[in-house]
Amino acid sequence: MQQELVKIITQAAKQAGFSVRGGVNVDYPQETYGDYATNFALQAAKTVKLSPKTIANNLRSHILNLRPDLFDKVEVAEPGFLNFFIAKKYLQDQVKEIVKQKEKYGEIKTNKQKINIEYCSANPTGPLHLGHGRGAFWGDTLANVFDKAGHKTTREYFINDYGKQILLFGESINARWQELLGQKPEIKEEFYKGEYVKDIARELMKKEEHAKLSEAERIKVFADIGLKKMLAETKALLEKAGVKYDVWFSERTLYKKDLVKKAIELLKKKGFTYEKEGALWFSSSKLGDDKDRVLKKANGEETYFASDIAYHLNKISRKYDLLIDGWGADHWGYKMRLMAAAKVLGFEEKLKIVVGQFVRLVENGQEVKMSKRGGVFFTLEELFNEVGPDVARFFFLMKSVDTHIDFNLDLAKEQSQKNPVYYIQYAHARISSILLKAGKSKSGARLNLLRHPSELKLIKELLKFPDVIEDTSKDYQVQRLPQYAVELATSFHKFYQDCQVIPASPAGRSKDKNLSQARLVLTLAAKIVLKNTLELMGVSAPEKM
RNA sequence: GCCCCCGUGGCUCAAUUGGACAGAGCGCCUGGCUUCGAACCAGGAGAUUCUAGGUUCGAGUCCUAGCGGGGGCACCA
Repeated sequence: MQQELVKIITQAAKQAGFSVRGGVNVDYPQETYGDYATNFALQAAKTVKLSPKTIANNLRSHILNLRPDLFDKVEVAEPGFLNFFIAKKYLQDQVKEIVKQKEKYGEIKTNKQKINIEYCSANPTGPLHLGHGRGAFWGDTLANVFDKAGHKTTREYFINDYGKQILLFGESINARWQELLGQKPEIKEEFYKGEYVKDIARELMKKEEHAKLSEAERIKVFADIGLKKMLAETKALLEKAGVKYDVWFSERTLYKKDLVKKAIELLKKKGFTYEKEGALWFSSSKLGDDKDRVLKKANGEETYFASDIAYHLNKISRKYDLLIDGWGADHWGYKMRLMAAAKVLGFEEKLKIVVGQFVRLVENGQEVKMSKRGGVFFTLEELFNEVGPDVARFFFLMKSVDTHIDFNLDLAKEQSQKNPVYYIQYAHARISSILLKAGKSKSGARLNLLRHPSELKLIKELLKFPDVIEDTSKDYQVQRLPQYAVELATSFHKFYQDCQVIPASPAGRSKDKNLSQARLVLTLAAKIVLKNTLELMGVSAPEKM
């Protein structure tokens, strides 16, 4: 609806001779002002030498000329807003349209893009924690929105299965394994120390052949086994939470195909590298980064940064129009250097990096430091065990990735029963129950009987859904979805309270029957949109609860 | 020290990207089931949007300075 209004206003502005710079803005004002509003006249007044009200009045007559059918009225308000009241007839007709489109409702016509979105991508050396959950839910939901917006989306997970930390992981397991054999190995400061490391070691005790290997070989074998196990657990957990992936991309393949070397060569050719103290450096400071970065260490190994450049070049070679990276808070400082590389290699415009903020775990008013190596942390799996995936997903999705979250576990447990997700699911279950009771509805309902304020409010809410998709696919602010879901549920609950859907007495008059039929169609439309919204968020839509 | 992010009722978060009276949930107070699901609805109390300046028709949002919290400043990933 917003988009349609934008088009109409744009056209009217052209007819009236106003230039449309920076686009037309349509928003939802307070109810008393109207259903939609535009500040176009206020904006235009900056360049045109006319008062905002004059512009608004002029625009208004052109709009009414273009679409007399669409509005009950269009008002000019101080200091120059233009407020739109949508015609009842139009609203009533839209209900039929929603029911017709069913699960396809909300799909919008956009310039179809091929999008790659990478999210979560936790190191495979430990279990997922809350921050990973936040990233995973955000990415998965955003990918759902992209699909709905008509884009071709690839969901990707980058597996850091190469480099020093893998060996460190193997050493950590090996040390625990030796402990179990009664030896007293050195537990180094930098080792991974969580219980899960001991669990892996314990499992390895079952096979005796490991004792025959040399220590170096054993560490490699253990690292591989540990890695596979952690990865399998990660996959299982994400699947349980409904987080989907199309591609699991292994860092090792970049080395196998020599892509890291090639990436470095490319940077050399562009003239943005130099050698210093035996290492190869990238002049990222010339491109906005704080300092230059090492691509190849003095010992001949490539850095993670180098392989990450190779990874992004690989994505570009797969012909995406847009690459989105969803990163954890600890990657803030890393953003500039990758953008610097993107500038040199010509994909700056295509790369969007979104860095989420920290999730702090708070217990008894004290922060609990989460660290894989320290071994103290609360895992995503534990959260699922406490509150279930639906509540967990909703809880994180509600919040903008820009805000720090103080996660209080006791409060989360206590409040999970009061979580707004149940409010929405309850609306869906209520609807399901009504539709079940009403039985099969007949076609040809007289939707022009829908006139009650609560009915019209509900319809208007339903019409916002495509706007939610449109906006979110552009600005990635997924918290809009849970917010919308709550508003929609509220509108339905209110409608339910005010408007009896199924007549109280079975022998009602035909007038009541017609109204009931119309309300049933509206109820069905509400169910469709509510379910659509829940599906985008990856939250279940129960028929009963 | 330098760079980045955040600061909104008691608590957890929104605010359509510069719009109209700052909105929800939780908690607190009051009312509503002999009719379709009360996990609901209606009403109430509770805000100097960290502080001080500035920009303009208009600021929670932009600029400057300060205060508070977090993160980053590796030849780790």
